[in-house]
Amino acid sequence: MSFDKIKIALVDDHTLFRKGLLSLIEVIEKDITILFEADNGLDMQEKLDPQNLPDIILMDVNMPGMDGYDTVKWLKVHHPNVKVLVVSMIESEDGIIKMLKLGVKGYLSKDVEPDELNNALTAIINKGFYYTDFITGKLVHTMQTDFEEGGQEDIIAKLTDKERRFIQLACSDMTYNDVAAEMFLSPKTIDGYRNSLFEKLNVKSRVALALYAVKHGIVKL
Amino acid sequence: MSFDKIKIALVDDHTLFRKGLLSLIEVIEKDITILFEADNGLDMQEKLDPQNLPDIILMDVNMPGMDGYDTVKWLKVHHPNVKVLVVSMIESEDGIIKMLKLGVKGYLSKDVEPDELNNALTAIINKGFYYTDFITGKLVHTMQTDFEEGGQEDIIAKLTDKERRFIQLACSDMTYNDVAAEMFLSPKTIDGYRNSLFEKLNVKSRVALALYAVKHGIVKL
DNA sequence: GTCAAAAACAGGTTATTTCCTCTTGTACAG
DNA sequence: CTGTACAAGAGGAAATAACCTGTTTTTGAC
Repeated sequence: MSFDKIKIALVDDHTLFRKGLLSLIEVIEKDITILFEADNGLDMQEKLDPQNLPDIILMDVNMPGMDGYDTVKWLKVHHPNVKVLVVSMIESEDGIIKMLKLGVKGYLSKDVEPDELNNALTAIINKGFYYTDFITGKLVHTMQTDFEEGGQEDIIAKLTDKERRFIQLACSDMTYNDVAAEMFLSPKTIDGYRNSLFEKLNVKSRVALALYAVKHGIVKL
Repeated sequence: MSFDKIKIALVDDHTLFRKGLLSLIEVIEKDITILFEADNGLDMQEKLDPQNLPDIILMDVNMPGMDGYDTVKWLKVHHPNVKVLVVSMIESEDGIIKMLKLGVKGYLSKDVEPDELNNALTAIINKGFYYTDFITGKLVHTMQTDFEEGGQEDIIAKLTDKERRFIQLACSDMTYNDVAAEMFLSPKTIDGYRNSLFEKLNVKSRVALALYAVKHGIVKL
């Protein structure tokens, strides 16, 4: 398995980042070959040689043309043995879970230390995967909310009427001050609602809250 | 028609606002009777006397329990001759259109002058409806985007790849600075993208943009 | 009644968003 | 070669959103 050099490909639209990664990899590991680089999923498809497939593909999530999700899906169908290590700046719960469900072998933030990249590559070759504590935490959290408590639906069912109302109003052009007035509550209380809902629903912004609400049918479009 | 007094009911969860409206109506028009007030749609259902239905119901949109949309739907089924005049602080395109499609006879903002309320009531009794230029504008705009140009789908089809990408990224926890970095553009350019998209898609906030994007399939949940 | 938990709310700080007006560069029709 | 048009970007201001740490009030269990 470690007889030949590890064959790697990079798929990321950030040329600078890609080049940087490239030089990093060349420095930290002698027995790695970079097969090719690609701007996005489509570009990757063209450059992928079925006779000489990479062992690991380092892949971004957000890319123009064909993004990481679709690219991984395509790979699962056409080249299921190619392992994917995601390197992304997206760290939203849903985004990570989505990728993990698609079977990626690791998930790194773009700001990790080079050493961690090295560890990740080594681990994936040796163990087949590399999940940081951070990722494991996300996984555990998802498992808990999915099964232990009966899933997201249950969290939603546990929301109070006022929380539900707050979410409805937050999914509009209203400011939180407007929402507070509409609900006869102090803006500071609304502040509390937002913070506790952000935590409960595991989102980090009003936008994410709104999308979550739509996704789970709390608000109808 | 103007033989009897005009019978009116108020449905709004804001007691203060309701009472204020009440006194306004009593002052401005002598031949109006207030049949009842209600906190929300459910409350209204209880207080509605089929033997003595109101001619016009002044209704809020956002209410706990049963909101304006559902209440109007219920009225259309059970008492189709009762006219609804919406008095709301919501002024989003979609919200207004939704109500108009349900057949409400007028749509007033909560901050209009008492005179306009008077005009609206008079118009609804005499002409059957009262649509301000603002509302008419919204209607025209919807008609245009729905039919003249082949609907919203067309506006969406006209979006550039970059605009589409921007929307994708905006539907996340990223800040606009992050988005700018991800797209290799100046934050100020992102500023421009946002502003032009807000206008094109007729939304007024990032939240609304995100919901619009989901609704029209620009981003998948 | 009392204690603990949850809800409502204050004050203050920083980051982000949104809006305006005004350049610059580039492409493209005339 | 010019004018028009549009994308990219600058500068600044004001409104909102987000976060953190406490205090008071309500509520419900014991």
